[in-house]
Amino acid sequence: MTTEARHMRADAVMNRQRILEAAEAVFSTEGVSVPIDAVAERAGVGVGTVYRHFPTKEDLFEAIVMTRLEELLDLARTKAAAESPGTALIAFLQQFASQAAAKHDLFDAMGAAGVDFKERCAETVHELKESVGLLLARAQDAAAVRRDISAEELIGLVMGSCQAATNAGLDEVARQRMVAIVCDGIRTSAAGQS
Amino acid sequence: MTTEARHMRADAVMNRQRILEAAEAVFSTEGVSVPIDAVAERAGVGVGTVYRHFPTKEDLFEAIVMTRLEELLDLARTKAAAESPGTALIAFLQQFASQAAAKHDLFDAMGAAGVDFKERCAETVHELKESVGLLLARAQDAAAVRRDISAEELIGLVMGSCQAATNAGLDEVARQRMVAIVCDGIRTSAAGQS
DNA sequence: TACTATACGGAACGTGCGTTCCGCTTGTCA
DNA sequence: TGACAAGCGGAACGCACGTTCCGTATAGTA
Repeated sequence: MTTEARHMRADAVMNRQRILEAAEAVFSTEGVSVPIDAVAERAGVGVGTVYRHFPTKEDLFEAIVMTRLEELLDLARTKAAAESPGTALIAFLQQFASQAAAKHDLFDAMGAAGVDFKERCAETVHELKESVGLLLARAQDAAAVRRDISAEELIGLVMGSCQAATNAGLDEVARQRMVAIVCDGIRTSAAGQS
Repeated sequence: MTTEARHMRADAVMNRQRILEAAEAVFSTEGVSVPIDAVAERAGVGVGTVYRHFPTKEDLFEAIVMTRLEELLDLARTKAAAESPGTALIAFLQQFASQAAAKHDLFDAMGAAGVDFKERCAETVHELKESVGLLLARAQDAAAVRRDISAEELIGLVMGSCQAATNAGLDEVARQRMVAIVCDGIRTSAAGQS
């Protein structure tokens, strides 16, 4: 019902695809703040055409973010199925951080909206939280990770570290180190500042 | 040369003060994005008056951020002088986080500008980094903190955690826990990802 | 090939916000 | 107290950007 269109003209289908690709590229590097004109130009169409396919800038943005969220959801589920509790969570967080660092729109989406996403995203975000929650719970049950943290907090923490690294203009290695620090921090340890 | 004005009319001095107070309040809660009109209204003056005292929105913003930075600098130096290496850094980071959580403008300033602040701030930021670097080095020499992290990265990490907590709408307790996790993460430990 | 619903391009509009301008007010000083 | 420079308020300007509108182009169909 989204990509499949019963009576859609061939050029319209193609343009829609081009717009999605252009938006993906532009939002990745520039974030949400980029003007729609930039997307239209990159797609090689007029603004009117963009708005024909996506009535609102936010609709277009949501479409892009949805694919990101679904990728992350897949990733979380794959890790949960394939790896041991201790490493699954860490591995997921590291890949999550890589994704987030490469796609500025993810920052904007998760940062700006915070808890309450727009309706269409809300469900997927919820599923993502649940999947990460599962990874987390298993790691906690294996006594690999401290118990006083929630999936939501953990996601926020990794996003935050990532954003910090990006803002500071640090390179890939430094960014991974920051995430590693967070991962160390959530391990069960003798830490005691309640 | 800033606050002291040789030939400044009494009402002008008062208005300048009111503008600074209004800006402090408004930027704290709303961040940089708040319109100048809001500052003017809160100060009980017209926009023209704001621009008379601060030729640019950024000038006003810088004035506010400068006071924040100086407070932090004081804090860092106080901690360095008064506490043992191990606790000084942690104590500073926690208070730093509290400050940042309460003052949205700090996020905007450190987040948006990243490494390169505007000229007038640059020097103070540099001093702050140096002071934090000193706290950090002493903690590292005391073998309390891992060596593979810089002051700049550490500041970014705490800011990021903080921002994550704020975005997620978490309360004070949760925020402190996130910062505590980062503090645990920077401790010397058996952690071993490269 | 001719016809029409569908889709396109991009000029134009509305809004929000930073900044400027200028006529009026007021503190200051003789 | 009168004159004038310093200061004030807020309407108006310019610009950027989201969104709309409409005349034109074209894919699909008979």
